[in-house]
Amino acid sequence: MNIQGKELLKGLVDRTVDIHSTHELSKKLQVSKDENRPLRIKLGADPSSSDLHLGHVVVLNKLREFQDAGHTIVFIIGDFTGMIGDPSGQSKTRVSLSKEEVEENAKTYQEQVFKVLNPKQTEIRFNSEWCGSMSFEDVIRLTAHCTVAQILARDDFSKRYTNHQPISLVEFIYPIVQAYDSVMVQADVELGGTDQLFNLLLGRELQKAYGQEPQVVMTLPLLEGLDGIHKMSKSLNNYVGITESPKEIFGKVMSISDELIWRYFSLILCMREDERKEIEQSVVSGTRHPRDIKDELAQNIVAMFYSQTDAQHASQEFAAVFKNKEVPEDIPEVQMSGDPIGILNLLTQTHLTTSNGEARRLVQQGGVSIDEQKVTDPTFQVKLKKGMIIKAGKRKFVKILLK
RNA sequence: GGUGGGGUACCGAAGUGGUCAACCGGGGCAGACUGUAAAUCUGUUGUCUUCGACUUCGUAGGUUCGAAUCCUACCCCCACCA
Repeated sequence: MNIQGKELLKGLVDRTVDIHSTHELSKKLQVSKDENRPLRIKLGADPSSSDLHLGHVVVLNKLREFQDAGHTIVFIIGDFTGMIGDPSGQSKTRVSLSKEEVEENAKTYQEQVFKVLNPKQTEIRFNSEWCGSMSFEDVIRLTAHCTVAQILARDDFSKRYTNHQPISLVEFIYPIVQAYDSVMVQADVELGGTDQLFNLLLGRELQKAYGQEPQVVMTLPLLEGLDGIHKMSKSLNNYVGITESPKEIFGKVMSISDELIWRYFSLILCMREDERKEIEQSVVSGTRHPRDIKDELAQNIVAMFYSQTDAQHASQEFAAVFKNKEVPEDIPEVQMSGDPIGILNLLTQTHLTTSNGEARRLVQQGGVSIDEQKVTDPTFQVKLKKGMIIKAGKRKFVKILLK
């Protein structure tokens, strides 16, 4: 392999956790070059939710690198499997989605992945295309390729089994279906998070069974969410959605813990390690402030999905509201009649709180102010004025308009 | 088919006749502090017309002055052995 090829391989391998195997990847790249045929890089997505978040971006970034090297991404939307509902992920059975919901999610998915991927080098496929028409006999033949022992080899399965925890049969079959997708699209490489390792490897087995050259499997780290502990996911509500507003994205990124900053630099912004180490060093030595680094990180992330201008704007707004404690620019306006109203009812009617009980607590704890004047008496009667600004907590505001 | 375990507030988990609107942990919210919506500390976390009232502990009934706690029926979940 020439120098250029080695450089490419090195770049592609960067940030990955597992590769099966680097040797095979190198070979495939070479063949691809020799035959002038782009590799088919597969990524599967379960359309159980409609929002992609930064956790997905980690993998999308890597796919983009493959595209930049001239290869084709096969993005599989698991619309068929999504309807069944993958109950994996420990404890809870996921709710199955209706056909309409899946279609709706699938649609927004496509728009979102193209915020990172190049549409021209992307092939979008739905697995209902081949799964939907399978007969029961086909399914039985497919499952015959796998043994229970193979499936039980998966770490979380064996753990749950020995702990007498339930494992649904669907969970057994799910990876098989995913693996079958690889066969159907003749994937050369498949990417996924580290939690997907088993499923991806099963794709190799199945491809061999169907007489195909096995795909190369690459896993990428799971990005920790805003809590800094669990992987980013919508169900844990620790995610940053890529369709969220610049303000929202910026704020959420600013709330990650200091230790986590570096993971984001590396996995989301794909910053080179030496460059990152340099910044890290500047923080350790005290020449740069963690807050400013985080501001830079947040701006860069916003700019990935919006523009540089939006990013700067979000940063300024954030500083104004949280550093200088100013009122944000655009706040919700609520129409009210001019009658005097108790503070508790006012908070609830303007949806700043969901119940008077909650409003009462908020007032008693000193979290409420009207035009910068703190209100601590729950029986306080408010004479409404046009343009009055009610603040509940640190970041909930409402402007009053009179009818 | 049999045996055993279990269903409690957003989640996890105590409570086995009155002092239970229900210990505790997580999460959420707020306050203080700060460098931020980090970290830390403190408070708070069913509803309402809040020194009081009302609804809540799988569902429906019953016993009792009084039940999340006892009884009856039913529904649901799980593991194990067949």
